[in-house]
Amino acid sequence: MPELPEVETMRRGVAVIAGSRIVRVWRPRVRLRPIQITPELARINRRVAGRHIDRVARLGKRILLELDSLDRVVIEPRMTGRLLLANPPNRSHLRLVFELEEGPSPELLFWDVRGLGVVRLLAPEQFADQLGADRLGPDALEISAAELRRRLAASRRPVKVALMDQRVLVGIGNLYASEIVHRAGIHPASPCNALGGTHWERLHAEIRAVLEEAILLQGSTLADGTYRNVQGESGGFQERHRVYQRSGRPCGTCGVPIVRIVQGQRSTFFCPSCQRKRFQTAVQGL
DNA sequence: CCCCAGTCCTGCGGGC
DNA sequence: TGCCCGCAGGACTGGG
Repeated sequence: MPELPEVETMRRGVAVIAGSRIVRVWRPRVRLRPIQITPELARINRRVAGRHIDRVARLGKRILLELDSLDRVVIEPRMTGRLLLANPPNRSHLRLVFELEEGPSPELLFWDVRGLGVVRLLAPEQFADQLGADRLGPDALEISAAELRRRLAASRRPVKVALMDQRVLVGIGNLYASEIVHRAGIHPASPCNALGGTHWERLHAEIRAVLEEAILLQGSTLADGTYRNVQGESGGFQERHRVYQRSGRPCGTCGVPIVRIVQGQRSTFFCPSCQRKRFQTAVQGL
């Protein structure tokens, strides 16, 4: 489930195509339902053919191909989407091919098992409307502790749920949200407005620490194995997971079995010992 | 503002 | 061996 570390790893892997020119974009014929592409492919081709990719950027969990026309190709991997330069695991889940020239790779491939991924071509004003600062929060690696606190301090929402809200900050999903609140020693169900200054400092520090460590290890490859870097290699951060998908296994800090709960129809994993005390303190007001 | 259920989708693993 | 079911969850939508 690509979150910030996985998408950043992909971005770094495909960054070598900056400077390349797009020849055309086409969709391989597969039996599966086609992924969502807007506008329609013919229209996309009219606008991107012959354009140079100035830069490969990342916005939260999305990859941006910034074109010399100022249009942007926005690639959202969502659950199982992957970018590759060659050698997709199979053809049946190959969703989109960017044919390139003048660069090190003749192709950029979008491969996606479940097909929930989305690719959009956005003009600058569309980009501002759909993905601008009014809609999306600052990047999880760039937000300050003060800004994080300002955005959430008055909220009654559970802190783990709030961290996943891309309007608050971008890049954190279900996996890293659990890992972050565990390392911060905060119960995932703590309402944001019950957290004090030290909690926000701790949370902010762990957001950075967890995401940066995960980037260093090229993200998390889960048991389903769908996430891989551009070279097809697994990430390494799954070996550092302290709570995610570790129900019943002992907490690395205290040995108490990790518990799974459901918040916002998503699994949350936490240590009822390490994260409970803070919660009790928190709900009482500090 | 916030919450919840439902939607998209495929592969996998458990139960029988 | 096969079939059904639940689960995985990012982003979005509609209704309360």
